[in-house]
Amino acid sequence: MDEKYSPKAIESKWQKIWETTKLFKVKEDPDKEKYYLLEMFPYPSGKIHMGHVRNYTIGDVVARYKRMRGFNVLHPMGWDAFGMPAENAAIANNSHPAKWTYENIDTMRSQLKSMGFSYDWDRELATCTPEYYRWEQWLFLKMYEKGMTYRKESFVNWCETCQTVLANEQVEAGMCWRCGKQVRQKKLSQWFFRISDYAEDLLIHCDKLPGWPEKVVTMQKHWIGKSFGAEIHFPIENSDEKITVFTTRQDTVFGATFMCLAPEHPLVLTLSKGTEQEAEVSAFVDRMALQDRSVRAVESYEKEGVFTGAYCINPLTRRKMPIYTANFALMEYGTGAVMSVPAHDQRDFDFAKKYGLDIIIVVKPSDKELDPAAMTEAYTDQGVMVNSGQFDGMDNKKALDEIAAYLDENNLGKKTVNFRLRDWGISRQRYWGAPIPMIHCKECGIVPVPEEDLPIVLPEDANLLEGGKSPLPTLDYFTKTTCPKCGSPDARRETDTMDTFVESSWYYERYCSPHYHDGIFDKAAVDYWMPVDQYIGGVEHAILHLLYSRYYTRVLNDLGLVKYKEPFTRLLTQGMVCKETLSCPEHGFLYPYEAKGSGENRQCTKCGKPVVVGRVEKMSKSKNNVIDPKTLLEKYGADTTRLFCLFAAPPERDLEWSEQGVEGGHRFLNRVWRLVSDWTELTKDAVLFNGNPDELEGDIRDLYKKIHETIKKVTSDIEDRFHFNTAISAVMELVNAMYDADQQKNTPHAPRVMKFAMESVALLLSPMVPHFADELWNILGHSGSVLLESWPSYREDALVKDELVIVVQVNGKLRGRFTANADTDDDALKEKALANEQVQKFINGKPIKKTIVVKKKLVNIVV
RNA sequence: GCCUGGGUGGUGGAAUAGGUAGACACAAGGGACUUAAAAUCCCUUGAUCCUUAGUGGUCGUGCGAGUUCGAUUCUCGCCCCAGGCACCA
Repeated sequence: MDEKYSPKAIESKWQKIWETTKLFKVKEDPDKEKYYLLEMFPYPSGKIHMGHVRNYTIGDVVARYKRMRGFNVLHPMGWDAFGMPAENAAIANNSHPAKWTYENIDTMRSQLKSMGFSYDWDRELATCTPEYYRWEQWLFLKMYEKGMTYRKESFVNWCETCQTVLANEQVEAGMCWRCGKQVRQKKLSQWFFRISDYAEDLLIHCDKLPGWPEKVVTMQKHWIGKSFGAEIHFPIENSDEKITVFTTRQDTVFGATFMCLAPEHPLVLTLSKGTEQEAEVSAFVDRMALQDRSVRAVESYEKEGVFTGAYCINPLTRRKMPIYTANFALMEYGTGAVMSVPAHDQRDFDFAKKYGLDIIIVVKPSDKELDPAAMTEAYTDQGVMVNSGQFDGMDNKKALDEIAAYLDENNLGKKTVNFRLRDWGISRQRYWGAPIPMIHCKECGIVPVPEEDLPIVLPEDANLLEGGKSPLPTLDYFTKTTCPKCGSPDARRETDTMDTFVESSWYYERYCSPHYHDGIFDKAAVDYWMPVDQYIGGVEHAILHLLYSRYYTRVLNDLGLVKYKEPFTRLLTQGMVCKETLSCPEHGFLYPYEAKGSGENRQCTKCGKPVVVGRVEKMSKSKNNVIDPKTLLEKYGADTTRLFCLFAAPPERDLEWSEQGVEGGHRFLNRVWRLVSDWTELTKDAVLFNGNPDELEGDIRDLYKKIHETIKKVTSDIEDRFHFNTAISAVMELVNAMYDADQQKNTPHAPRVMKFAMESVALLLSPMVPHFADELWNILGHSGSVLLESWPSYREDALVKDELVIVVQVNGKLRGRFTANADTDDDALKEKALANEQVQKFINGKPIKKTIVVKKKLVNIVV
């Protein structure tokens, strides 16, 4: 055995062996229990970052552990390969998104391989390949047949200069991120998935996801946003039309004194037409259309609006209510119209005060009167109904039901529920995505592409246009087609591509049979592997990706393609990888090498000013606080990098980067290496001891017991809690104990027990540091990978403590301790406790009121 | 504002069922080895008090109360930090 631990040689050696022996390849095996472990697949952005390293290390530990526990483990990896960054990079480098993407995939694949992750690489997939997205298109057609997808007009961020649609994050303070010009809201016809049909089902099942973090479940519930209320119809004066509002406060309908419509509401322009308000209203609507959504969401956003010139009638009071259009009314929620009750809603109150509108109290607290003129804020608490006709005197909570019933009986409205969740707009006016398989025919309208014509291949020879505009609409050979229904040559292909969240909503099913040609997936394979037993990824996907995936699974279920409704049985959201930021008042964020000196007195290398040590924040290129895993791999190797990620914090918490911490991890591996190196000669011919502890004595007996305790501890830490940090610290304790056993080298059983200890360490560490463990395993006289071994088990008889330390308390305060045999009875313990000198001092002759004995732990004497 | 986490030594963290607070590691200090350094190994390390230096006293898990023989752990009220949602009618 080499004196020195050299990770580079060991890691490349084992990675080669794993690859050539196809160690990680799996197939369905009905005789074995399956375990599907999935980590969120990466976007191929260039190279892997610490977030990936952490995510995939956690997953790999579980995958390897489960495999050693005898499960048939599916552990795949692939690429979420469509998306905008590829287009941006292509424009920046005058290249092509496909070239950029595939090059990145090659780089990142080799980086992941150098981390030693146990992926079945034969299942690798990239969502940008026609083999993948053809099934996405196929599914789109199935959904279209069932009416699960539809087309409607909706607003997008549009940059006139660049002639392109912008994602929300590409809009900076209302301006285009690339050209800096004003972004406006443009109405476009787009494709939608009817996710809102599943709102109720998605919500109900939120409570049937016990393996999910509560945080994620509540975020989803909140996003779905079910609220109970009523729809109420308000007839428009001098018209047959009516405005329908959604409200959760139908108890306050008697206090509704005006109406607010969202600026985008179709009635706004119709109602003001021909009135003297027309010019003002249309100016306001135009101004709102130009306003960026993020500006509108700011807390201090001033409520404003314009009178439309029209009135509607309160159906219960017959009161004439002016109709306004107001910036705080949202077209996307409810019906886009709000019945305004200034007395009992803060926004309506602010608005009424600003424009001098009437305030009528309809709910009052039981103990005092309210005066509309004197109020400084709306009264939103519960109370007693007033000014509400036959409902006066009623508790307002009761009135909620009563008024809803009344509205229903008189056809003035009805009780209803409303969801915040809106249908999923999947159209992207982008190039680098899966084409939507539809055809627009002048004669027949929208016609689906016939199944046998799939895939509609994204032309990869297209070049991106100035400003990121999609070239698809300009490519005649792509767009020109004949109508499959009427045969007209005057048909045009849909040029929108699908949202990339669609690809990530079913990739885990495709992994089950990634090369299957006869369908979206091999049903038998999916039936065997799915659902995913453990999913691991960043909390940033807590809402959209996970909700879309849950929705898509329901679609597959309704289409009879899968048997389950929920794709992920257990979910772990790992914390972020963070590091302190360094900045200079003049030069902004600094790289660590731009700060000279140490500790408190660092200076900027550019200007000499003192460096400000900022908060510990998520690693981000813009903050110059990233660590490239590549440098870690070169300096310490994959095993140390993995070990640090696991040891520094439990997985769900944020991990703070620490160079010293990495070194500590490296030191530990060296320490184990030296220990094994010291003992190999002595233990070479020894017969491993794994018997009853009673055959041993003294320190060796203690060490032997410690091994079994460690096996138990590590097993439960991984199995029950995923707390790898404490699992590692348990092994560290064992290694420390093994060093202490050095003096025992010459005792008869020492080499035999030590051999057992070393093998246990190799087995227990193997999920975390697999190359290191495999090398040790072979040094210890075995062959092949530890992954093929069974996870070690512990002997119950080795866990029995010979002697227990019993703590003695007086009035709950620790006063002494003594050792006792495990089978000492309560009375004897009591006696021994009282005999303690220190204890006697604190009892000090006072009468003993009570004595509490907790078996095997403590005696508490109450005086 | 609402929701979800979290607050423990100089630092990351541990304490899994209310029962020895601070495991394990980092950092720091001291020592050994060495011509020297690195590496390694050993010791000390929450604060504080003491004519008894101990198997010692007191305080100590964000703050204040409560339940209990006993609370980092449970209950109530508050403060602070992080993340998410947010004009949702």
